[in-house]
Amino acid sequence: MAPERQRSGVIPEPTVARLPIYQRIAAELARTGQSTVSSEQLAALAGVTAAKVRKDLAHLGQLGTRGTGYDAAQLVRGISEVMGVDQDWPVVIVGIGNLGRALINARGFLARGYRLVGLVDTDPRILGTEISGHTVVRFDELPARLADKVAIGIIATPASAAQDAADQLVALGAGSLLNFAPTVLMTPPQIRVRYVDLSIELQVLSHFALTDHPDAGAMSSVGIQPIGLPWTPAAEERGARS
Amino acid sequence: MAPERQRSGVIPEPTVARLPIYQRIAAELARTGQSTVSSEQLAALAGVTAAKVRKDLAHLGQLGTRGTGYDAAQLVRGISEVMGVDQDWPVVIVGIGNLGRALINARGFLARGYRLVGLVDTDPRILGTEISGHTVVRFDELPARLADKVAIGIIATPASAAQDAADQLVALGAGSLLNFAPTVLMTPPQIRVRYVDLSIELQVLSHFALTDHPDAGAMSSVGIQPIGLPWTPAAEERGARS
DNA sequence: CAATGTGAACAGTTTCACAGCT
DNA sequence: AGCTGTGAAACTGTTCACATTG
Repeated sequence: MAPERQRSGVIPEPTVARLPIYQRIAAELARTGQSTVSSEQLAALAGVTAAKVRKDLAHLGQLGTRGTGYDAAQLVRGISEVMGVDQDWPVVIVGIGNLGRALINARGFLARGYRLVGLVDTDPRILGTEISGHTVVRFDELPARLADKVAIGIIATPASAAQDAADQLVALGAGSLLNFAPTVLMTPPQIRVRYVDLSIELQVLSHFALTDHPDAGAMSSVGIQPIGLPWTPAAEERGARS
Repeated sequence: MAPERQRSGVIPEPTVARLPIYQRIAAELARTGQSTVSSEQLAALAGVTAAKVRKDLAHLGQLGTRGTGYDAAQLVRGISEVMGVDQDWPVVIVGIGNLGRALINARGFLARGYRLVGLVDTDPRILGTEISGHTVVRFDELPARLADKVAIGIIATPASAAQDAADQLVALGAGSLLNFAPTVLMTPPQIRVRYVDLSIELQVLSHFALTDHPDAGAMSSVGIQPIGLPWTPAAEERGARS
């Protein structure tokens, strides 16, 4: 029945978070002319173990060839497919401060399937401003400008405005929220919420620095943990690029 | 011997990532005059289960009182202590684009123990600019301006510059790195690296939206998962604050 | 014979249920 | 009676080792 791909059961969250990393690496290798990758090489470049790479990729179906490795281009396609990057995801960003702008401008963030359809703020100084082809409006002006339902809402407001933003986004049909504000959101259970709390990241780092915890080099969301990798002992020439 | 606190073994990473959330809630409750909190209430506000709250807090030692709950103020102090927020953590930010500025300005990010000591970039247009009391300089000018070793380096550069930034930060003594660039860093094994990859967050959301995965409402780094909480069915009055 | 795919052992977290204080 | 602290059970994810395949 099914065309082939997508093995069967659900893919564990840590695996889902690692797949985009493998994809990025595979894409880069393909770009530089390497057509096949081994789990070993992928592991070294992603900072994980080879066994983990194989278990992770096995969730995509029989993607590799024994004795040879994985086809880089096919890997990229396969991962795009399970991540849903091929679909169309209308995105609204609420809160056009520095963080909101960073998200709008970051290369690779609003790429491929993630289509910006609205920018919301309340600061009179930036209302009406045009950014990246979109005019910043208040929430009540947004519906008139939207052709489709919102799929993903990004909350880049101060904590005090986050819950309201979430309510409005849900009302606009957003089924998924990405919240950068340091607050826990109250949402109906069917809404997927993902939190990125920058101050927590710092605190986790300082905690592990304090306790000198050996496995502290863990990933935030991605679950990666670059273990003692080939490290060039501090580049010779010191011309800081930023 | 030991004054009391800090039970014994290491605190599991998921717990460490949740502690700041409990702290925020406890601080807010204390501020509004509530002196004690139950694990139940904390759980409801943090979007986790009460059992998890108790297990988590048990790592801080005997902090609660049976039959009563936890003392809010004491909770705040206890968590500050294990997170290392009381210590002094000199921070350098590399990459003063929108993201870097967002981090500099975000309330609650560079608070308490996290002390900004340097801003690095290479763009001639912003070199020499004064932001938040710090002049943006190139890496080679930084050592002359630093009184202390760097503890935490924040990488907010494009991916192409991230590895170089990491090398330089390590050379300046940074033992912990927070990397926002979409790259895996090669660092000596004793360096703690934490990754926040914004594009991965979006992809994880779309994947779970696609597969309609029931427990998709997971936290990025924090491991929180707000489960069907008391949800006010979309605020009545629609005045979007951003 | 190199490298994947995977069952089985292992490790780490969460949940449960209740003993133990206050 | 109420609520914490915690062993034990359940669950989830990782590592290991190797059978399997091209």
